[in-house]
Amino acid sequence: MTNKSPARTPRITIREVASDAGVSVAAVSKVLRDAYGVSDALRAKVQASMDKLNYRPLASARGLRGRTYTLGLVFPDLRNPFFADIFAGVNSALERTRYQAMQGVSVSASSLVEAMIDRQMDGLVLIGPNETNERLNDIADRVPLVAIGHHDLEDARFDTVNNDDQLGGRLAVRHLCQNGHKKIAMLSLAAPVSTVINQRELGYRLELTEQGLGGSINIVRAPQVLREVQLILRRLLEGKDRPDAIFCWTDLMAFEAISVATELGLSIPEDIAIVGYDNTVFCEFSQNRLTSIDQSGEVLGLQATRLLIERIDGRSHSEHFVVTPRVVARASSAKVS
Amino acid sequence: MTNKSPARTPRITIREVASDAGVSVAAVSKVLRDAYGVSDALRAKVQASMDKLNYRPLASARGLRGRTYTLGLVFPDLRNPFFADIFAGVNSALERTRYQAMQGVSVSASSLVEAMIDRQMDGLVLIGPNETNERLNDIADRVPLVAIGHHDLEDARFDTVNNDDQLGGRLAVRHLCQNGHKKIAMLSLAAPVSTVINQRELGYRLELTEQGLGGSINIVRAPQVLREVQLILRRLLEGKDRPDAIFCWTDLMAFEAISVATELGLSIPEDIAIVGYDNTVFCEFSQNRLTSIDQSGEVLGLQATRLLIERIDGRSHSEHFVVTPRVVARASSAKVS
DNA sequence: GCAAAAATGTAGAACGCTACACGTAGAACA
DNA sequence: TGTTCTACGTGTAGCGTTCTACATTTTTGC
Repeated sequence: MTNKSPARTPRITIREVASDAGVSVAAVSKVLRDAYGVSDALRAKVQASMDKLNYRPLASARGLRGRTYTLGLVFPDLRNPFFADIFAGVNSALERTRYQAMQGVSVSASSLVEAMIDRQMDGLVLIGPNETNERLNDIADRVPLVAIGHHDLEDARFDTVNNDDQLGGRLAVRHLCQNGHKKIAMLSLAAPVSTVINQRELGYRLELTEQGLGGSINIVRAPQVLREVQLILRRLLEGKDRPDAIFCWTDLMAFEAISVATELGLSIPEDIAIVGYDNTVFCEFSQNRLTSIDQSGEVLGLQATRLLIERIDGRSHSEHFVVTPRVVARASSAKVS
Repeated sequence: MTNKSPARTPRITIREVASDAGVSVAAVSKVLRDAYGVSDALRAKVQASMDKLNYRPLASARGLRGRTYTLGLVFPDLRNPFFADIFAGVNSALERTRYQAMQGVSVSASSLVEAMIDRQMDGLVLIGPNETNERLNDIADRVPLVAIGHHDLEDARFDTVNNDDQLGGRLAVRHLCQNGHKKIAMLSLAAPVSTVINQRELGYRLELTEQGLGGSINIVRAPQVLREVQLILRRLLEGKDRPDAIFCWTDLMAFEAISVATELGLSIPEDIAIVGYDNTVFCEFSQNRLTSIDQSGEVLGLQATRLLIERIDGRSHSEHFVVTPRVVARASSAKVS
């Protein structure tokens, strides 16, 4: 059946390079890996042949013995532009290395992670993983691992890179309080309990309490589904005890909040102030003007990659990097007199 | 140096499965590939051992002889939520297959494509590639290839999946005309000339001419950079000969247009109507209410994947799939009396 | 000028699979 | 009964690298 497709141009192999350069295969391999014991003369000769023949080592073959020089990134979804920031950071960290990043997308990292391990990724970066430490440790036992957005550090055999989500929650609330808001609700995530969300909720709670507004704590949770979020927001905004501000766990939700509020004829920030999280590019648009907590996705991506490569290179103790979030104030939460 | 990280749990190999099941390695391999010549009894025995040992074939090793069951997707960027739709289509096509998709992101596909070929992807889907047919054919000679968003079919040795971008451009203009707009500008892409953009521009031109408005053809081109787009939009909207509608080559640009127009105190659609392309989720939000041309990203992704797998399975003639776009009308281009 | 050490290069055995080439046994056919 | 098929298993040679030994040459130290 499935006859091999027509005459694919065959690849140049290390053997051909070796023979062209008049050296052994081992020598070429050494040059490739800049291993010890190569004279400048030999290196030059081999380089010349590689360039001439346009040789590229085959990752599968390398993987069978050593590294594939491939890192796997696991994103929970592709719709949130925040992940583009993280990705930019990863790329800039990879710039002068021989590593390449390959992405996968999956809400439940599980099967994708296995697929990546099957494909000999040298290391994995999991972004916002909904996994227990036990499960993550299990993965970390098989491949170098860094998690971005995971706050349970107990007994972690992997690295983490986080922004201080609790502080982020606090900052959002503090900012809203400073601008005169008293009834601050939080729109949080329902379905998969994540340590990130927990921390943001905790920050929200603590700050509200410290501001003497502990009585008005009001967390509503919605799944990621557009329709559901709309419904819940509508209920929140139409209820008789309407809040005067909403802190949304991500910009995407905040945009939805703006949408629903606008639709209900409420004006922002006079009737309802809104604060998001991530400070994505869309916040800047005049139709949104969304105040947001910036967690420097680019830094997160960069640091995660740095840590991962360190791990691949042999570090065995865990490191945990934390970024301090900051408020980027825009009209959606401006002071109302 | 770089001592191998601490005691990674070693992988189960085909040999161990074979010995556990009491059969030859070749037999296990046959089961794995459901090759010809396996009795039900043997298959069952092997399956049992594989399950028991939790065996997973190593893609690198497979790749050295046969397939890796990995498809590579190349996205031009990650910020545009439209690509999430395409991805959803790819995933649904992959559902009941043994293939896995890995994504990469790169404006100039070139080096990423090489990296993917190095990594033995069984086939590639290039989304909105900025490459000549010559270059694409060169790739296609080395790996099964499908391009999404590429209109030059001449002598193409790869498959393509497109929406009819020329019709899309026509539809946008026709819709605006029907709603009473006369001076319709088009915001197009500057830097990388792409066949997609060309077609949309052509559709814009042709339709405008047919509507008897050929004299008002006005195409302004901006690069993908946010700042530049703003500048150019501002110039367009502040000029003395302001258009009464803008057709933007992608929703993202349209959102920017909404932003700039709003900032300038113009109201939409009264002062300026706006139409986008892609019909991304954000169009629906009340702060945007953006009329957009829907090109069914999900269908594009699904068909591309289907074609790619056919190619991998041996088809050697090219196929070209076309989706018909449609207008999704919203407030941003409503009729003004 | 000589031994020891350092530098440079090579052979060749893996790595975990696939797939070709066979071997064997029972069924079908004449 | 002998011959030819067909179905089912197995042995094993690679695939393109890496990397450990080891051999050879050059440099260093005195």
